[in-house]
Amino acid sequence: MSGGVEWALHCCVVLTSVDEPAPAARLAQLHDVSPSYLAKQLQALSGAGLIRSVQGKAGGYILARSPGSITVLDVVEAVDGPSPAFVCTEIRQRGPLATPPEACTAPCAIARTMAGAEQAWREALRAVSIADLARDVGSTNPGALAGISTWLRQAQA
Amino acid sequence: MSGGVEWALHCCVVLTSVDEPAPAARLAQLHDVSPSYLAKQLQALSGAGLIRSVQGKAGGYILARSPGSITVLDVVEAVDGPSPAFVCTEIRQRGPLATPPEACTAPCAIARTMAGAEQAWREALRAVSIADLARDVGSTNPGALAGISTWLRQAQA
DNA sequence: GATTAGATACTCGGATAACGGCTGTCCGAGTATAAGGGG
DNA sequence: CCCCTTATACTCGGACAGCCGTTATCCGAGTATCTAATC
Repeated sequence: MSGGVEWALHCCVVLTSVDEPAPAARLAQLHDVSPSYLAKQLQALSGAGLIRSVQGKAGGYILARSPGSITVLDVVEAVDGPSPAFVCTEIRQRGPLATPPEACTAPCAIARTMAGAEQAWREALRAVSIADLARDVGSTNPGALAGISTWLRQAQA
Repeated sequence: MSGGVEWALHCCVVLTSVDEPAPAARLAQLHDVSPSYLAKQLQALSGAGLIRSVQGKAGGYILARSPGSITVLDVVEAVDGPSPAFVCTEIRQRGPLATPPEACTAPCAIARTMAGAEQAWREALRAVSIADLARDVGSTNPGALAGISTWLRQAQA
């Protein structure tokens, strides 16, 4: 899995508590990560329609939808790509004892098992929204999001 | 995910129906895949204790345990490695507004969500055994495993 | 015919290159802002 | 005092290298089998 997923999720949580656009460079120095690379992830999120980019001098990124309607799965798929990790090569149709194509209407047992597991993984990620994450952060570390919100609108040191 | 997982699973299903050791080269040409690379995957399975290697002229690989006691998760972890796909970098402890370490006793909400999803994925794979896969293949394509078994002990064309 | 020594051929095992994708970086296009001059 | 033009500085967006993991491959160590000679 791409490591940028973690950055993207944290940025989405931060964007939950700000109303003004937050620049990518500011988010980068907040998390102490590479600004250019974080920009790439934010571009992916913007392309997926999860966040909206505002250009100009006071521009930046804001959430495109309600935090409760953005799931963790949305972010993961936007950054890592929607294609599943396991892809069946249909090797049962290859080799000297290949099974005839007319007997391969349904996916094989291995492909079904893998697909089911990924489906369970996907459902678990779909069940959690960005709002849930923000609520949890606010409960374990009260005032953190508010402090970040005020820090974001301050001029850099 | 590593593509060799599919090969390893198919090989395990094939090994279910043979009592004599099956050489890696024979399994490779049965599935029409690279012999050398398949050997690597089988080595991983052997190192994990799932299959047992028999050396010598009539050597090869056989299942080390009962097919019902080998889960798909065992094979996936043996080939792909046991380390989870998502690793928390603890970026909440970095940057100008880093949360103090004494407040980071428990994993953050993001890490917990990801861990929960991977746990669900893992449980789904643990619920299916190699015996289940073989039974399914035998029902959808009767006689296939028996044919493979006889073909494996024949001399190569 | 049984036994034993040897040669053989086949097996796995680990060490070694080539490719693709993730990681990291850069500069150009575009725009809201701010300043400044004029009415 | 208000408005318009201009310059500015800041933003995103896509195009460009570097590194690590997966893919693919090879040859050497080791052993059960087969052969053949001997008793």
